[in-house]
Amino acid sequence: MDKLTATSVFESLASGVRLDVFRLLVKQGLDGMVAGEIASTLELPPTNLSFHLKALTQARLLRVEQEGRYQRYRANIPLMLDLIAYLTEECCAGNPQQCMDLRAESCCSSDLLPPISDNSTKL
Amino acid sequence: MDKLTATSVFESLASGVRLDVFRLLVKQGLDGMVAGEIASTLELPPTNLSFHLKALTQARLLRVEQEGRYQRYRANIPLMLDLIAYLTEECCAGNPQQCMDLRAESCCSSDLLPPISDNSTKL
DNA sequence: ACAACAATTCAATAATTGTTGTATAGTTGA
DNA sequence: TCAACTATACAACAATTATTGAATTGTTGT
Repeated sequence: MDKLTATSVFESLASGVRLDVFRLLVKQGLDGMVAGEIASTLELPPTNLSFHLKALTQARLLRVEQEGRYQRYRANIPLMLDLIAYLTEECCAGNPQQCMDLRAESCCSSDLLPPISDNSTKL
Repeated sequence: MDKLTATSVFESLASGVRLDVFRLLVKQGLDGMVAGEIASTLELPPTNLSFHLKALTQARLLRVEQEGRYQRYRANIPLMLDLIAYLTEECCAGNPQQCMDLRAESCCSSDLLPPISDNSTKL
């Protein structure tokens, strides 16, 4: 994960519309959705959705596949996982106890992140 | 985690300068850094850094504390963890096998995320 | 080939964001 | 109190981003 990739992804998610689109597609998983379904679900003008789909796709957060006259979009979940890893790299000054204390303050991450191994500097 | 909070955080991290600042402070953990240290480490004009520190602080990604004539900044790691949870909510259409397959594609997340429990819909 | 449909591109406009230098507010130590 | 220092606020300008309607490209089914 290089910096340019990371900022592109964050830029993509910095818009309420694009965040809605991405989260909707994360929920759909491998099924994905075609553009028209997304537009009607989120009640967006097709033109505007297209603008945001393009931004998300250029940032590689979405993958697109043609299906006849439809375009099916899917969330690029592995990229999202890489981004999370990039964000937490070398955290907490190499002090695992800090990581544990900080995780305890988070309202909902306890079931999402793994136990901290003693030799790890990661969250 | 509401949508406005999430987009503010992503907006904050959408700039290369702010991403550098935040990752630097994640590394420092609870120690944090004062503004001048950050500016000299990243070789930024103080004025410009101040602009970005303000944006990060308003998004609550940074906490600031006065120390005499210095301002000490620290990363708000619990907020970051909440954001990660928000992003992966209800993912993969409730199908844990999809989650596992997708995790296998990520280059570096295997040591960062927990085993998937059978009844979980989360990554 | 043709009419209907799905989606995107284009052009115009509105609104927001980033960077820099200068000026200002607050703190420290002699 | 005064000079030095830390950091931010302000103003001006450059650059980018978001939204909309109209036009365009490509696909389907008859």
